[in-house]
Amino acid sequence: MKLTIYLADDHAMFANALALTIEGFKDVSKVKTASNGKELIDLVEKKKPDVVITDFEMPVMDGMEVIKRISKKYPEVKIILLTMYNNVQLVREAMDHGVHAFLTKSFDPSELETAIISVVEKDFYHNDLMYKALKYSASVNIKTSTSLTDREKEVLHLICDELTMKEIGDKLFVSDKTIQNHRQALLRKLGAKNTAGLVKKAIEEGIYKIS
Amino acid sequence: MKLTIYLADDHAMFANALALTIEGFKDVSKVKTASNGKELIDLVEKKKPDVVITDFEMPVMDGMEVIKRISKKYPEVKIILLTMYNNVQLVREAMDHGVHAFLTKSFDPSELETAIISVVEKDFYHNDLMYKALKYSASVNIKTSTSLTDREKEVLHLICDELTMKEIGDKLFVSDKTIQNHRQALLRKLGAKNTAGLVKKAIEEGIYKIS
DNA sequence: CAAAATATAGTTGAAATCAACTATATAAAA
DNA sequence: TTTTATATAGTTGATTTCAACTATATTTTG
Repeated sequence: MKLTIYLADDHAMFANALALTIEGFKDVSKVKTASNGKELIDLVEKKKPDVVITDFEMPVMDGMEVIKRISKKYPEVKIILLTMYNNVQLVREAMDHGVHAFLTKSFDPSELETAIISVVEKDFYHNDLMYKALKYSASVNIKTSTSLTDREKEVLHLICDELTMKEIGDKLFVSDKTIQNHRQALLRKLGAKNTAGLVKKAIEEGIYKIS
Repeated sequence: MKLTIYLADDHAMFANALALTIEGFKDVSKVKTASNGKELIDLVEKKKPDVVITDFEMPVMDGMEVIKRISKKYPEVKIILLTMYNNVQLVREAMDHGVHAFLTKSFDPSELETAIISVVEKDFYHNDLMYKALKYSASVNIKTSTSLTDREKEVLHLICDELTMKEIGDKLFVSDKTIQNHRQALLRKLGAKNTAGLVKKAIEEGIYKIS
């Protein structure tokens, strides 16, 4: 059983290097790379692969959107999500949308091979992170997970850009009181204590990118 | 002329994948990998390579420290620094400490090959980023670049952990007024406007790591 | 349609940050 | 040994954030 695998990562070097690693796995026959979610979807539309491996933090279309679309349209295609950070809420949301495996970028190559074989044979690959996410879902209300509105994301972005509530209000042509409310909602939804927490979450969730 | 190359990156997958890519370059004969700066130094102590490629953000010993030590003890070894973010100040500091090339992780494989050949043949590889850093150095006082004290880094870390000045003071057994002063110094030295700016810079400079 | 979610705007008061200073003891560097 | 850098502590006042509310128009969803 030789597998076809497509992968997406905006860091060309990483995508390319990862492809080389995967090509070395004995059960793999073909690997194609894309630099964002949109390109990956385009590849899948042309010809279905056995497995797709996608980064979470990407421009144009992020990993979560990729999971949603592929699991809906091509439920037989296995999906492995890669991220920089091991964010439990994110894992939980990805699982709800049908991801088959979840790895942080600090994993080693053998774990990736194990994960690929596991998702193909058993339909899933459970590591510590996914186990934590399952436990988490039992204790915390799922509704509190990251479901920021477009406006909230916009405000969060401007907070990360070091603007004050007043400045953001001026920029968006609304009262600073309104922005205060959005900020409160962000603190609550993201489980942050202050601006430091908001910035960290924004980066973790891929809403804000540094430099 | 066949080259020996050592590389260091704390993400096992990336290090491994990068090694595979470099092994494919025609002028390269040998590649060894390390998972942090300390391991890389150990490798170099045993046998000098032609080129070392090191990530900036690493535990145990970061890229800047690697550059300082290698360029001092083994000036004939060429050094290529990789980072996630294109921070001009950082490039400038790395150049002052003797780095030969500087690439962000969004580069493509062919640029890496070009950079390797260039540092070996011409002792340097100049891309847009290094050019910007040179221009930057002409306009801005070098002294204002990142030279945080240990105490300031400690405070910055705790700010990123969402603690208030009062809480940090209690933790470090000093007055919150003292922490206020450290914070002011941080804002000034890092060119940040507020907490959001401090957190971003802390992540960029590798002082703070998310999750 | 009725209910829920979203975006808007406000009040009030406490807590925290921002900015610009002075000042002192100690440690490190010239 | 001066000088400089660092860590410490303080004052003062303005600005901003934090937290918990009420309220309302609009949009989305069941």
